[in-house]
Amino acid sequence: MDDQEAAQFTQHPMPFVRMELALLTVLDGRLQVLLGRRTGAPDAGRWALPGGVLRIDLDADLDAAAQRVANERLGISLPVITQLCAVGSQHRDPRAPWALSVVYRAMLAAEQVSASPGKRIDALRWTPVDEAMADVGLALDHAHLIQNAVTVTRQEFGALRFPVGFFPEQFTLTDLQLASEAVLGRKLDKSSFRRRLNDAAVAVEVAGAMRTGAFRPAQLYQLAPNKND
Amino acid sequence: MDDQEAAQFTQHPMPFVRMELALLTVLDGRLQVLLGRRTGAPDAGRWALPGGVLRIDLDADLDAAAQRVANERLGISLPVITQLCAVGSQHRDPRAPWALSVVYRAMLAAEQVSASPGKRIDALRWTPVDEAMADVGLALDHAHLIQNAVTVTRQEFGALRFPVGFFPEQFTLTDLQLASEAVLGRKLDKSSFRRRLNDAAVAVEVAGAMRTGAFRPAQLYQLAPNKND
DNA sequence: AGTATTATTGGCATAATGCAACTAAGAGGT
DNA sequence: ACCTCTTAGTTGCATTATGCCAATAATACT
Repeated sequence: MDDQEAAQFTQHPMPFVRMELALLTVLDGRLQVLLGRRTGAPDAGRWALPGGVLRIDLDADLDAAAQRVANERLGISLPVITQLCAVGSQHRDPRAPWALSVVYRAMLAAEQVSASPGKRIDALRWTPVDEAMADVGLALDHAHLIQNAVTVTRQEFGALRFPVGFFPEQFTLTDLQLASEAVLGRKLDKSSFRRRLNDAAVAVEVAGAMRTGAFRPAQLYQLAPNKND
Repeated sequence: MDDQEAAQFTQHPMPFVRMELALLTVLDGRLQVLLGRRTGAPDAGRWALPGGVLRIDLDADLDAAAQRVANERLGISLPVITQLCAVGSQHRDPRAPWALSVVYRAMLAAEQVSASPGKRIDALRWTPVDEAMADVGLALDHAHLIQNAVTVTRQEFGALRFPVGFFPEQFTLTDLQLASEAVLGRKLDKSSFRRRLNDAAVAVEVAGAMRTGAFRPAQLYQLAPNKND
């Protein structure tokens, strides 16, 4: 082993490493982000993305760390998580001289999050992303992180790459369109949207399964596998 | 301050944090990545992305850390760097039980890198990305990181978002097209390419400036500002 | 002047998309 | 039985973007 690098490792202090979660959903026809109110420092009492400390004794890798944090703080496990970015600097967090956060992003159905908050969070709420991004009261640089998460999510929906786990097992094409409109923040053309879905083969019919209601029944679909690569 | 969190910070060990650089260029009509041969552990003698340890006493933030590593290892400063991802897990690096790398990506002109390697690297070479991605001899998971960097770079060039600092101050539209073809790995249609450039207004004419040569002179352009947002 | 080569533009077929209307199918009222 | 309301799903057409191919323009060299 290289003595000089070995010395570097032992000599140089390492940053305080945390995981943050940008969890998005569609609620009331709008794209919303999950915020928790912090009970401890820093920024006690302020709203922030849920997060937790990286535990190298518990987490096999970064993905696992994000899952553990989701479990501990929110009591859920996320079907699909995507790493968004890492942010780190001096003075980022008063608990340490240098703090690094790895941010993960996921979409999920709003019902999956129970109202009961977990450790070190005394309240949870869904907040429309446009309000959250404009909120200067958010802890740290979380408004920027949300902005980033929203941009990526819009690109995904715009390219018809729908996150597994957000939609129920079976859904109608109108469901897909309404969710896309909520995420993108604008109306979409029905016929064009369906043509693109068809060309990209993102959804497959469930033969015979229909959603019935007050009016004409709608064909149910499920997401085609392996279309997100 | 929250006692429990304070305890967490002091009690729990933090990972070994490194910065890695995926530096890309176009050379011989191909997209190539800069690899250095390691002199120290781990994987001494193997080719890898240049990198270095995060120094919380020297680096104000992650971007600055990437710049410092570029300076120390390669003697260059990068006009534009983009964070690519973070990777981290147990057993990633034999020097520490848990290692985290934040990977940055930049494009630059091949000439900017001198042949003289810096600390802890005894050789530097540009390698075509397709060879690098297929090279099982690369250290750690660097082949995957290169794959990731190439994908993102292709998306950028495909969307006519050209990295500042890679092209010289003035260039011809043919330069742009040849570079794009090298990055994307396929031929582009001249007329269509120029129409798209024009519609997106990515380049502006330098009035009267022409590149002369053996044949018809070519109009020189420079990148329009603020088109990459 | 003629030739070779690259730069730049234009025409047209094809594909993708937006817009608007149309048909289809159920529930419920008369 | 028929009409109406509403949502589901399709079709036709204009507009736009793109790929393909060729025409024209400009220079150096013979």
